[in-house]
Amino acid sequence: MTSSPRATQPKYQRIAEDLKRDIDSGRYRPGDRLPGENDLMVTYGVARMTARQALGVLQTEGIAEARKGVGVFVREFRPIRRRGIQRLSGRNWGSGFSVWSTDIGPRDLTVDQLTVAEREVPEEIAAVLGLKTGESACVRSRRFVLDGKPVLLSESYLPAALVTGTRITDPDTGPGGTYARLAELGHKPVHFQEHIRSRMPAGDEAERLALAPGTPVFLVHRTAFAEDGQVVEFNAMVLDSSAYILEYDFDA
Amino acid sequence: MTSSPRATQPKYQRIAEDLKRDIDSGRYRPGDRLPGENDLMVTYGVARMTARQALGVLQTEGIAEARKGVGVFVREFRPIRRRGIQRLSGRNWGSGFSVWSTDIGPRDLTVDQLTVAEREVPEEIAAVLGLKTGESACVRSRRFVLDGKPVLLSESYLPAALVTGTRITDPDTGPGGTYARLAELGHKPVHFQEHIRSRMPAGDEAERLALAPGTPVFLVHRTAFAEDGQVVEFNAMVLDSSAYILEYDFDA
DNA sequence: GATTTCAGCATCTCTAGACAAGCTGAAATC
DNA sequence: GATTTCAGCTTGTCTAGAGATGCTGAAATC
Repeated sequence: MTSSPRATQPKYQRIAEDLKRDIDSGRYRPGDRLPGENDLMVTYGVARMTARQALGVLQTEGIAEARKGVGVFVREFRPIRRRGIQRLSGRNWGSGFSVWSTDIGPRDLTVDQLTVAEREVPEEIAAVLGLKTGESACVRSRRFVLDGKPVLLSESYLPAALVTGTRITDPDTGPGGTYARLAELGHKPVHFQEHIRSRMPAGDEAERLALAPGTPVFLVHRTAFAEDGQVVEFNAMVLDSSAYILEYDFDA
Repeated sequence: MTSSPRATQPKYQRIAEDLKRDIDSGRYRPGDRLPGENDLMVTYGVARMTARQALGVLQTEGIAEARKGVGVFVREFRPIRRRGIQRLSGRNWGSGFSVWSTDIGPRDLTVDQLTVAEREVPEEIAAVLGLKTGESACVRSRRFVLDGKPVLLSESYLPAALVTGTRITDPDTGPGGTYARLAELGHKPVHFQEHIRSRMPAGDEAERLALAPGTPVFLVHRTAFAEDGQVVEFNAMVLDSSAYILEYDFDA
């Protein structure tokens, strides 16, 4: 009873992997025709539906495309395959997430609230928030853990005047998350966001993400404005590049 | 022989649409259990594989998720369904694209080079590019057309000193596009990018995108830096919100 | 009461067929 | 030579089964 990783791998999966390997290796190049259903039936000795299922995997992942009556072809411009997240949909920052990837199916994302405190913030961040000297902001630090691996550290700054007495910084903010809470208070934020390719700086954050300093990461700086132009949040994030989050939605 | 839009719609598609409608209408809410294979077999009088195929559609689109041995459930946090592009992969900006969406399969994206000229640019853009007064930039205007509908206008500014005598601004820039050409010249750009939700301003651009002024659009401002900090490109884009491009890859 | 066992139900994989529908290129026709 | 027809290929849809595998909760056991 060895716990071999693929004790009984489904046939269709093995066939799909063979095809993918042949594509990666250059045996089949973009535009080339792949073995069709009939070919796979003969080569692997499987039924039509099993061969179809294998080819379906490649189509779902955007690697191949079938032309009815003609054959199955390697896509000319196919997505760069990532080990990371393909799609993340969360209207509910703070109370749990679900992550989905074409490559490997659903995944678990949890959010740990590390700290939350009200304090004076560095000058440059105060400037972004439009705070005068002496005014303080609510700083919330959170860590996002994907399938057991920490992938994102987030530090969120909200003007204290905006959040005192509200539940905005509760660990579980409820449906809609921070932005929904802000909306309840009359602020419907629009955000500006910068994605910056960088390398992991040494220090605390590297440890909490379990990343060696120098590892490629993304820095994401998000500034959220209310309709009247007031800055209601500044958020600095460090994100493991290999788990780059491609889509997030803050809309309610 | 009426050309009814769904003369003979496949059964699995009809079932999938029924389920989606019931989810949209709130009959099944996030976390709820959907009718399983056996239920659909009875309700619709179809074979197991057909029922599976219907449920597979919802899973591929990230709307539902199956738990083996338990059932099929509406995902707690499911992607906001868009009419537009789910994924765009192009390592080949300028020489043709192919676009793929989970919702509706492959789509055609073409890129028209509208104009390209060397000229002095507005002061604020010259500032971004680090140009002194009198220096000029190469301005390339392109339009991206998705399935016949214009969805994106792009205006790209490159320091003239960088591009004169190169093929960077050829309509067909070849494999890898602009960024690959820049890399050949010793610049490996890193880009900052802002996504700004806005509304279509009146004028030329509204016409070329065939969008009524006031329509929700995204403004994307991208600034590309070489490793030495030099700005090698500034790109201003106006993007039809309904065709929001979620992923683009400039990496080689 | 706490633990273990297990029947029942669900999805997952797979088979061996069948017919429909779209495409291609060669043969037949004009 | 130009056009049309059509056989033969392809993928698309669908059936009616089967066993494997994973989960759950209730019953049996400790």
